[in-house]
Amino acid sequence: MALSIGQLARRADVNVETVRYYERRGLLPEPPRTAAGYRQYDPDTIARLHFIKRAQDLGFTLNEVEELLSLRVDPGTSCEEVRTTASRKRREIDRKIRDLRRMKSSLEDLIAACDTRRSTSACPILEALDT
Amino acid sequence: MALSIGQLARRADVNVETVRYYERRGLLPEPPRTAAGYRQYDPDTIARLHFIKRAQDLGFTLNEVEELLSLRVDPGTSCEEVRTTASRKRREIDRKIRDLRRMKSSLEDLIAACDTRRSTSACPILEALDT
DNA sequence: CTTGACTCCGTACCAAGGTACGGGGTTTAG
DNA sequence: CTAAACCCCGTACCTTGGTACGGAGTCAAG
Repeated sequence: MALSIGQLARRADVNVETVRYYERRGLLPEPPRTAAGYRQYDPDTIARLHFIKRAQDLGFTLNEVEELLSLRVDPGTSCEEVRTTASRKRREIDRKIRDLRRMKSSLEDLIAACDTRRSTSACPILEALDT
Repeated sequence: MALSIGQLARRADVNVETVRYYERRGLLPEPPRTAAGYRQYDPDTIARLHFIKRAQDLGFTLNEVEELLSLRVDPGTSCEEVRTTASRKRREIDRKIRDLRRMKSSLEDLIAACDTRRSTSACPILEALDT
């Protein structure tokens, strides 16, 4: 069952205008239309929108999201190209994970200090991402 | 040895105007000045700028960065308040880590598929963050 | 067969996060 | 002592990622 743009937007929790904007940006493929010109979306598009929103939350720009979404092994993209981009992104992600883990551990120290009413250094979390 | 705004900016790899902007936003404390009114920065400020840039890269807004930087156990903030904010941030970070791990694993599958010249599903990474 | 909710499209506007400009004073190397 | 390189400040401008507006067509319920 196909979705109208309004139904899609509600179910993906984004604005209708955002859907149109993503289409213009090339993040969403142009969907088929009804005779009257209304967009008809496959329900999979909900997941695509969730992915975009989540990736943004993880610090990727829309250009990067586009790059991630276009990564696949298919005729039309050289394997080398896919490998290169995917590996680069993987390293970037590794670094994000490492830094988030450090921040998390700082926050845990802070929570612990709080529980025992110990005072901590001037700005404990700052050291998390140092160097 | 104190740094001028230009030296600080160069060493933290940001624009001079960005430093002034962060000061206006309250992300950097107002530094002491020379007799002529020139800002004099403690070298620690470099780390603070690195932290800000990195946290942005991890998907935090400047408002969130400000919140993170102000987290500490000291007289002036109630322990309960610090605990609450720190815990909330920790959960948020956990979720980010989880999703990044999924994306990473998708990318690894993709790289492996590429190596063996197998074709993968239409958009393999999309499934990474699915529900 | 009309009224309200939806959709179309183009264009204008908005918020966040900077970045540039420009007229002035300062510092420092030659 | 002067030219290059900094710094001051206020204000204007820019990019990214949306959001809103508004006139026109569509569709479903009553």
